[in-house]
Amino acid sequence: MKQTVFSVDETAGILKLLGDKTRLSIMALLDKRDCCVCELVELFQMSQPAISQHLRKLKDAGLVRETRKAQWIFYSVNKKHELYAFIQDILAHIPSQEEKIKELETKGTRISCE
Amino acid sequence: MKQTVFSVDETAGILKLLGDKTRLSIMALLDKRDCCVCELVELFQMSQPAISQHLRKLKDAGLVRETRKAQWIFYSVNKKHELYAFIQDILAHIPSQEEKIKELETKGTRISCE
DNA sequence: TGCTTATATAAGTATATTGTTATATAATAA
DNA sequence: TTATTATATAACAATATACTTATATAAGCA
Repeated sequence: MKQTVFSVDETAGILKLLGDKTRLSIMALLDKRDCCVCELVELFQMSQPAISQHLRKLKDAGLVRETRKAQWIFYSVNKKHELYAFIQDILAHIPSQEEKIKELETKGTRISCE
Repeated sequence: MKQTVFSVDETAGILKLLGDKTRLSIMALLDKRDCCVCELVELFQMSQPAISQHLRKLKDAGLVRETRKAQWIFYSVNKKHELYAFIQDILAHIPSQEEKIKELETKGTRISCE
């Protein structure tokens, strides 16, 4: 594992962002599979604005990117982010989001957008 | 590196604690060298209550321990903490606090407590 | 003992965070 | 075009956070 060193401020900023269980779970999930907003709304049982606002913070920090596909906007982890390897190290310590992905497979994709 | 997995809640809690630049720096410093409160007050140029309150949060989470030595209370990283290895991984990504330790050596220990 | 030093804690304040509801925007479908 | 769906954003409210100042506690010292 490469141990690149970053500033305390930058690191604290990333940790603060990931120090919210919703955002931490979203990052872990997106790291496995791109998702659209409505999938996250369904999976996390939160309101659409609440999810959008969490995504906004992650996007503002450059941790995720968005891609519109027809009426949906898909979010993905930005693997080009300077701190991507660091974030990977952190995500390696929490349960993989396989269950949530299975939930998506079972219910069908874009579950709440039909 | 062992990649033990913890709950999202527990992990998010630790990240939130470390997601403050003062606490993150304190942890990095204590990881190298035990310090008393007045040393931290001097090094971080913050008020004594502000430092004490940060230490309280770290202590409540079990991340640090305190030991009284005469009139001073020394704080140290709790190496027995369940998430100690995880915290080490995080601290490995920020600059070591060698400079601050040098500052202590230069000025003498317990610099503001004389 | 009374004074000083080191630290903790309580109370108050300003700001940040995270949700809510209401509304705006953009794409698709009828 | 109008209606519907997916998403973003604005405005607001409740709560949390991180300081401040004032005070309490505990140890050492004269």
